[in-house]
Amino acid sequence: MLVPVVELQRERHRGRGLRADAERNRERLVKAAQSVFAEGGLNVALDEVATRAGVGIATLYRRFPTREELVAAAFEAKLTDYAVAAEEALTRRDPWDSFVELVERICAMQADDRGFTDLITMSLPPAKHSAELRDRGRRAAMKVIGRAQEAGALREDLVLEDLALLLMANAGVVRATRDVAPHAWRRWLAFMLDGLRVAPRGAFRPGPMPAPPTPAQMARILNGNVLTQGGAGPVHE
Amino acid sequence: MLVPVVELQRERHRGRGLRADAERNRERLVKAAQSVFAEGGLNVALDEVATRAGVGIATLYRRFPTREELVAAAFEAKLTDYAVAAEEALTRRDPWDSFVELVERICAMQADDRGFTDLITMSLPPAKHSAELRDRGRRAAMKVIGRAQEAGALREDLVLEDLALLLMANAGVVRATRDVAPHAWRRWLAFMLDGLRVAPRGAFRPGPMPAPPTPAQMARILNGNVLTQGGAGPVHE
DNA sequence: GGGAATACGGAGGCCGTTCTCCACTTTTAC
DNA sequence: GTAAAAGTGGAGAACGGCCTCCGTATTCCC
Repeated sequence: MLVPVVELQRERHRGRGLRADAERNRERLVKAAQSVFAEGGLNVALDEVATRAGVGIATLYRRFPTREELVAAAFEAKLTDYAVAAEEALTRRDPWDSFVELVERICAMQADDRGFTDLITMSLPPAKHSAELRDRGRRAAMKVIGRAQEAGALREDLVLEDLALLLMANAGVVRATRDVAPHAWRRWLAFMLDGLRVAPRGAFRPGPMPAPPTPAQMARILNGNVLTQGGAGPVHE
Repeated sequence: MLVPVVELQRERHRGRGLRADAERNRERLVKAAQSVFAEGGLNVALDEVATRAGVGIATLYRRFPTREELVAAAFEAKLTDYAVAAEEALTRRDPWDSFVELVERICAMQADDRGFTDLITMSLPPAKHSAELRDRGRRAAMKVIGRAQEAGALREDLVLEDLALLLMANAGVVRATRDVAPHAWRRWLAFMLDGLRVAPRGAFRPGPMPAPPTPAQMARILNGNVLTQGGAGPVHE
């Protein structure tokens, strides 16, 4: 039985089965996308990405049929950084400092990457590594939170979803202030962290503490904020 | 000397010099814009506004040559609400409650009006009333802050610009969560307020307190975030 | 080197939005 | 009632971004 050439050519380069020139172009596209998204957010015209990569627009679409796939590829590296940041934070001695470092590093990542800022409120198509990376980051973040709470430094009622809320808030600050006052978010975050630190307070606030979104709600939030005009947007539909 | 008819017709209705039908259409447009912006944010297609007002698109452009002018007209009422909210907050007995009420009311306004959420990070063309209204709100808000600080309830280092930062943060939370968890912002705000309340803290935070944006910076921030894609856009740049 | 498979790029169609032009209608003042 | 002024709406031009088609070029394997 005749084996088609296509079979023989499988798994050629990097296990992706791409021709050498195709693989080269793919890498260029990802690099271009990283810088373009960082500068202009997730809703930039894809033309720009192709141009900066030095390839035709068709090549971009051939390799990444949807914007989501390109975004996913472009941010795989950042996603790793995220997981690493969470794990590194864990190595700090002081549990509260550990928490602060985690939060500050992610916020800083938002501050110098418009695309990453946008990404915070969106979910990506489940790529091979990305789900695993997210989980790594999630697990480490939960450990950081738990440790800070056990040490009596972080308020007991804080849950992982609150971290997402915090990042959405930071996204709002960063989006508005980045160009003019690129460190404004640090001040805001300082206030915020003071609110998360344990201390004799809370008795002062009237009314009961509102509940955090459930994990299911969070999932729907993320899925609902799909890539469009941005939304930002002010990403809007 | 012949006096042109146009002279005689000046100051006809409401001091705007519009023909009766034109004035009627103007009002319809403003009403339509209010609801359309509230539902879809500041970047909706203007077609939709004209359609909902029951007028042609040309009429919209004739009356409001730029999107900004329409936005300004549509939000004059909300701007009043804002000033009133600040003044009403002042009537509370407890200075801290007064501050909390102010902040919560503005955040709530953001939460149920996408357009208002977008507006927070933008400046409007200086319309007749709006500058005056903004000032009214500003003055009242400063009084609320000052009173709460004198009472020893609000942290001394908080300035008016921090309130803007807070609203930008809330915009971020609200934009992401509105559809799915419309009260998530309240939880976030509770944390935030705990950070603004005076208590034995701050000593715990490493490093100096970052400075707030200067008023001049704030002005540039607002002017820089012009109406575009969003803004969304996630509206951007 | 040669043929098959794979990849390339840009021209061009599509679509939604912005904004203008102009022939027609309504209002106004007298 | 009438003429001038003011206002109207919708067709369509212009624009920008999205995405595909297809003739040409490159790579791969033998």
